[in-house]
Amino acid sequence: MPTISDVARVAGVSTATVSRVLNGNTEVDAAMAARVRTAVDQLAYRPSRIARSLRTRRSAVLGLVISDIRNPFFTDMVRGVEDVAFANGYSVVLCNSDENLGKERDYLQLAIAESMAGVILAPASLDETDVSALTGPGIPVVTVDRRAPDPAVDRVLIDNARGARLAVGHLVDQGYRRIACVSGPTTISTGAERLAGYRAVVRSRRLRTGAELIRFADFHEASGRSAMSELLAARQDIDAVFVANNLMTLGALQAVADAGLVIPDDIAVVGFDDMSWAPLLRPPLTTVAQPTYDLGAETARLLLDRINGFTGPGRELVLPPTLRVRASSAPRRER
Amino acid sequence: MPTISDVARVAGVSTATVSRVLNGNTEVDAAMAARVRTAVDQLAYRPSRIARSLRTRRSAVLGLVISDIRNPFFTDMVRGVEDVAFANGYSVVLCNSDENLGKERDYLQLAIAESMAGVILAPASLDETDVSALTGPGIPVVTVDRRAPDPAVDRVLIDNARGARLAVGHLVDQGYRRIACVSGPTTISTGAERLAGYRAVVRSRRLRTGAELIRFADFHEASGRSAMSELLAARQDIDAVFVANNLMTLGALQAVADAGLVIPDDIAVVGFDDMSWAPLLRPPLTTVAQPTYDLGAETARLLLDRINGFTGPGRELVLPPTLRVRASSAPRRER
DNA sequence: CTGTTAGCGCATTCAT
DNA sequence: ATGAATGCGCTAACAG
Repeated sequence: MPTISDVARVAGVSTATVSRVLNGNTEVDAAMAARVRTAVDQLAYRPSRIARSLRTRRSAVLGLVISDIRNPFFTDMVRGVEDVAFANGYSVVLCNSDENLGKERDYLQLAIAESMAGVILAPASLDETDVSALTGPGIPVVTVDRRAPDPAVDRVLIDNARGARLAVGHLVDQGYRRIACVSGPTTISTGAERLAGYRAVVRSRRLRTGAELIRFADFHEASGRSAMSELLAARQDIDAVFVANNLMTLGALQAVADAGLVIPDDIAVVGFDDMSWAPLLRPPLTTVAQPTYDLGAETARLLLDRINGFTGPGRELVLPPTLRVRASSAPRRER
Repeated sequence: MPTISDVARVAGVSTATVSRVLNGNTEVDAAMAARVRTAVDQLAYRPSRIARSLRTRRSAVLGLVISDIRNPFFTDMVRGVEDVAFANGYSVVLCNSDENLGKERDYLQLAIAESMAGVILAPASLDETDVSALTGPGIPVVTVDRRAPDPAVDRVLIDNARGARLAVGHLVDQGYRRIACVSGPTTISTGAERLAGYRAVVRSRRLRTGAELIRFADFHEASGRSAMSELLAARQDIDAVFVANNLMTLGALQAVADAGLVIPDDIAVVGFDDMSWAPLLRPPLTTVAQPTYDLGAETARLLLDRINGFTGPGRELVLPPTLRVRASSAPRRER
């Protein structure tokens, strides 16, 4: 592994000059610069990002803390973050918090120990996530997909309440009246906002209401399945359901199948998060699609802004969801 | 950000002693060690991983180069890698090569510049991927899921030929005889091996053969769809199809739907890679399931072995796939 | 415009 | 068993 000194020796200049050529900050005589570049090529020299980081107190690494990479919602988003990050010379370290505040805290500490340039975080909790450990040492943070307590941090969100209103409003328009909801945890902002959207439509359209129409699950498949089973067992008369995320929808569909019900004749279904396979289900699934790739890409841009010195109050970028109407919410037919 | 000197001052010892306590290599007097630990807690000191890396010439970061994080096959695998890595104090930097040898090379260079402890690579090409840039500077490499040219590198693979034989043999057992194949690129070992498995069964069971029964695609959805459309257009008489990966299967199912055919009555389908939603398709999809999480976890273990000094010839770990029989390959009925 | 020099924070000799 | 001193490779003052 050649070092900057090797390059300097071969090019017949000082290490400072090599550094200047490589970083292009100050002007260097063209002939000298050419000699340096030749030496760099000849030795196949690559600057040590470690040494550079130690010196500049800032590494070209971004931390990306999400709840679980196995949730397909996050993968497009991760890809958006990565593409923008790598295009700007940054690498991305991926961390799964498993919705666990302890793990989340450990990863934020890791960001400090690694002197990461910045961190993108999908907070595990709406009010308990604490990013002060990072903002103290001056490591910029942007939250993605979910809100955190600190209004000073930039955030990129989906308009979840609107998405939920689109979904439930659509069900009403299609003739459904007894609409249940499989909600996520309200300790996570997406869970709280989607439930709020559901409730808003229930109220404004004067639908049947009541706690027995709502079940809470943890955004995973298994709990979505049992929540749906409970709904079906408790209320034979529900005619539609809004499920607040992708994995729970998977579980809910299984519960519907377990109960021997037919979609949409016995019960209509709308899920949050579109998936590539949603059109292939029988019947094809109506969903609220989120601009996941852009969500990640925009978040990375806001973070790079901060890394590059932007200061100012916390910014909030809200991206719109879209309703994708398919046959699982076909107009209600009298039975 | 406190440094090791701050800790040393507070504890009234030298920095060398602090370092020794933190790394636990040599024996330190118990009382002194206690003083150090108290100071560490008091200052909330976290060693700089950057400085440590510069000094030891080895960072606690693993590179993970795959083709695309959006392919659900990789996400479970990534999770397996991460869990093992983090449990051993390593972080994971994720890189998408997009099956592009240029990007792959860039990321391997990044591993050098970052002095990464090791790299896990799903090679973009069976014979053109070149890891010598890493093995030169002594950075261990393990390939995952796919083979690379260098027999000296450890590798963890799925028995793809066996998986394909399970799939196609099952179709034969169910009564299908004119079995087509949507194959992946044979420049990637998984593509080549799955096609070989298909051909082995075609030969041994004396099925109809011929180039018109095989179409090549690039492991993505769009090309899988057009490949399947071509097969259906060219041969009205095929009664089953084996599709060599998950995304192409998604495309193939769309093509079948486009053609107005019914599965399995008009055509039976078996795909490679099980997905959580495969049972929810109508009809549920028969697949070859791969132990993806273990694939990643085992790969990380082999890599850590190397990082911890294991030397020896290239090892090969081959994990078994499993056939998950569902209704898309129900016994053939005469028409 | 270029070279000399110092030091980022740590682990590791070499003395003691 | 402990401390003093050194240097990993690089960038940023500063001097020239």
